[in-house]
Parts: sequence; C-alpha cells; structure tokens
Amino acid sequence: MSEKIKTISKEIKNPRVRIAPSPTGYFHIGTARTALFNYLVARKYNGKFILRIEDTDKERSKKEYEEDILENLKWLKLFWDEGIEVDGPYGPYRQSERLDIYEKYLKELINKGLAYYCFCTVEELEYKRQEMMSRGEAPRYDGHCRNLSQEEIEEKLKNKTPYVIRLKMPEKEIIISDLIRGKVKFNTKLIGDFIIAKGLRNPLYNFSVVVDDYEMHINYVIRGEEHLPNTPRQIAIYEAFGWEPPIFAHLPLILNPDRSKMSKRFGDVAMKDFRKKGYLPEAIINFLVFLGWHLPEKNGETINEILTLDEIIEQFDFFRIQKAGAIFNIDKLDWINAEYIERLPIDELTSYAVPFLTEKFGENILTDIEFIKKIIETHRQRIKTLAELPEIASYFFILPDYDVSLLYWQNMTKDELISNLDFIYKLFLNLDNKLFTKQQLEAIIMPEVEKRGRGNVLWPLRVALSGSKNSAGPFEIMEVLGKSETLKRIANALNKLNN
RNA sequence: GCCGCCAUCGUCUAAUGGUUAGGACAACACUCUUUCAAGGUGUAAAUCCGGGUUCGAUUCCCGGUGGCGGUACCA
Repeated sequence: MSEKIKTISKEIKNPRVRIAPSPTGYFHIGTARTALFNYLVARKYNGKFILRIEDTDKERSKKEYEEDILENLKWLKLFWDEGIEVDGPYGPYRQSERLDIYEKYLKELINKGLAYYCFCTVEELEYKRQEMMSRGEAPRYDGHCRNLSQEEIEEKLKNKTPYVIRLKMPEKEIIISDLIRGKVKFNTKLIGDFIIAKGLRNPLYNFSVVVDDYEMHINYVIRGEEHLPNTPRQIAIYEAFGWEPPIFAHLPLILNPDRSKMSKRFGDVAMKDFRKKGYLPEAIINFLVFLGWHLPEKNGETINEILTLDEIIEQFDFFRIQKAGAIFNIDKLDWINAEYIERLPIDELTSYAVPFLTEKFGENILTDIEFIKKIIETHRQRIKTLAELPEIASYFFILPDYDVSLLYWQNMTKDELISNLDFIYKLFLNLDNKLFTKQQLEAIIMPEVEKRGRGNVLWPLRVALSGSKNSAGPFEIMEVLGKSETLKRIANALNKLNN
C-alpha cells in the first residue's frame, strides 16, 4: 500500500471528490475556489462531486451558515451529485448525524490498542507545551497516559474524570504523494499522539474526516494548502484502520494583497458580500479558475480568458495547477464582471439586475419590464458591477434637478442654445412615436445637427434628457424614454432657460 | 521556536536546457467622440540572491534570503 501512494500518477480515474465545509461562518471565496476545482475534477474526469457538512464543532456551527453554503453553491451553479439535500448511497452527509459511526470506529481503535484515553488536564498540557517550546522542540504530547492500566482507566472513567482520546502514533516517516506538490515528508515523532476525539460521541476534525472520506469512498482529496500539515495525521488514522488513503492534492492559497491568507481577513470575503456588490456568478467562477490555474500557451496569440463553466470544463487540465499562492486581484474580477455584464443575454442579465433596481426604485418599476431591459441595455457597457446600475441609470426614473449653465456647450450663446433645443422640440412634436429609435432619430436629425455643430445640439439635448454631466448618448436615452417624456424634458430645459 | 510549502512584469500567468522571456488585468500615452463609458493603437514593466551541472540555465541540483501556511480538547 505505502508503495502505491509513493508513485504519483499523472492521470485521474473515476474520481469521487468532495467539499466538506464547516458551517462556522458564511460561505467564502476560498471555499468557493476549492469547490470549483473539485467540481471541475468531477466533471472533467467523469466522477462524482459530493457535499458534506462538517458540523462537529457544536459551539460554532450554525444552521444559518449551512443554508448560506448551500444557497451560494447553487448560485454559482456548482451542483453536487451526492450530499446534503440530494442524498446518496453513503449518507447521512451531515457529520452531526453520523455520531454512531464515529463511535463505532473510535471503539475499534481503542479496543485494538491503537488509540487510548488520556486524562491529562489542559493546564498540564499547556505547561508541558511551553516547556518544550522553550527547549526549541516541536510541542507534542509526551505520552503520559499511553500506558495506563485497564484498572486505572476504568477507575477514572467511573469517576467521570474528563478525558480525550488520542491516537497512538507510530514513530515513522510519512510520505505524502501530493498530486500538485509531489512528495512531502513528515516525521511523526514531531507530531506525537494527537487528539482524535473529545469523547466517544465527540470526534474531532482529523478523525471524522478520515472516517467519512473512507465511508463515502472518496478517492481524491482536493483542498487548500492549509491542510497539508493535517495530512500526515490523517494518513496515520487510515493506516491504523488498515485503510488505503485517498490521493491528496493541496491547492495553492488565495492571498490578500499583502500576501497573507485571504480567508483570514476580516469582513468581505463572504460570497454574499460579493453578490451584494453586484458580481455575477459566471464572473466569479471565471475569475476563480484563473487563480492558480491557466490555459496553455497559444503561440503568442491573445488567449480568450472569458470562459463559461462548460468551456472551462472542456479546457480543464488538473495537472496545470500552480503551486504558489495567488493574490486576489479585484481589478481583474471587475474586468471579468464587466465582460459578463456586456455579453450575457439580456434576459439573464435583467434577472440578475432587477433586485438592484427595485431596491432603490421600488417594486412598481417592474410593471414595465421592457423599459427596464432597455435601461440595462444602454448601461451594460458603462458598469463593472450591478451595484453601479441604480446610480448610473437613476435619471431614467427621476430627472435630477440641474443648473441651467450645464446646458451650455463650450462658448455658445443663450440664443443659440434656445434655438437649438427649440428646433429639436418642434421637430419631434409631430414625429410618430414609432420613429423613436436610436437609428431613426439619428437619421432624422443628424443632417441639421451637422449644420448647427454637433456639440451645440447634442450636448444640451443630452443634458436636458439626463440632467447630468455624464450619461449615455442622447439618442439612446430618447429611445428608452419615448416621445412624451423626451418632449417633457426638452420643454423643461427651455423653461429653465426662459426664466 | 519547531514542521512544512512556495518564488517569472505591480497582479494573474505562458514558455523553454538556446526566445527580442509571450499574453491578460491594472497603469500611462495617443486615438475615436456631444459627455461618460466602451472600442482601437501604442509605451513602460519580470525570471529573488549565491554557488554548482552544462558549450549554454530563468528552467536541473545545492545553499541562502524572503513570503506564506501549520503549530488547538477549530475546521
């Protein structure tokens, strides 16, 4: 067995992969990335993607967080084949519902003498740890309770002496064959007899994860690099049971701009915050996949980096995954997001954008969804996130009050200005409403506009329509606004000038 | 402290024992233009350091430095 895991194969066969988030916080960007790579492996190499909830920490786990995890995984369209909600052959998929299983295996280890009760107090342990540290040694358990007699153990258990369960760690070298990093060696002497459970029905992470991965037939464990130091402990548990460990792959970390681990940052790493800021799931997926992975060279040509999930699956090659951590570059995310806002089918984009609009302008704007679509259409090239939309498009809903002086283009006179707006107004007055499209309007007024000077007509027109220094072009605005609102706004500008 | 991982433009990265070290984002300049965007064109910008192996190393090996992760009766 150990020989087998020492050779690193360059292929992935029938993978059963999983993500196992713990519901102790909102679903965050790091979990999403791990989920994405597991999902890609399952899809690319014809495997199964499993979702398990690791809620053994009763104090910190919350239902609200679990719901947030499921909700956001679905939002990202990272659907799982087995697990919570969808179920499967190796459930239950929530660790708090698997306590009987852990108890059974814990007893097995204790009965075989491969794990033991430890009655040392936290204070004793802490003292010893400090002592070892001060000697420059790796802090580990000294094995004090390793060889207690059966009588002693029973006595202490009878007296309800608090205890934990430790694995009897054999002294050896454990070599991990990591699919991304190659061979990594650990000396178990430096680890010692670590705690695998706080009680028969209170397993700790390293233990429950091994039992579950074994029971659920997980054969590839793909997770963040922060788990690399856990791996020898887990392998030791596999070996204690005589089970074959899965193949491990440790993904590079996502980093803050200061190169520290991103999931450690306080605030705004939660997926819900990215949603609130108006990022699209497609963009987040696309961005995340290029954190630690890339397409091969395409002989000097520009590589198309905007890829849908299906295209990513198509192009995906696990063995091109990077070793070094990658900084989360928000500028690139913004760019990708803008690309998706620009190219997504209008109906899809609208459904993403509507909540942002209704939040500011109320539900009643939904009575004219065509109007909303047109607004989105005229702004999709001007925004990076959906959260910018209500702000940038507000003049479609309410014409802001503006100063008359804003109507003047360069050094035109008041008479010229009035004449130009008046001309437009009169021209439109008798125009069929059907002609209020960008192309038609352009065709109709541009010849005259050229005579009067583009800026002299178009600038005041645009200001009259938008009330803003910056906005979409006048023809686009008029198409969206329609004839009567257009005339109203031009008249409004003329009024301002005549007062 | 101890254990481990990592190292190409500011950032994400491509490539190879021999290249003018390529692309993307960002930056900057120019252009388009009725504003703002978008678009187009262009500029600047990198192989951490020191040894070795080699005709040749950014690539392979060793050492250093630096960064990061872990060091829990969290996951």
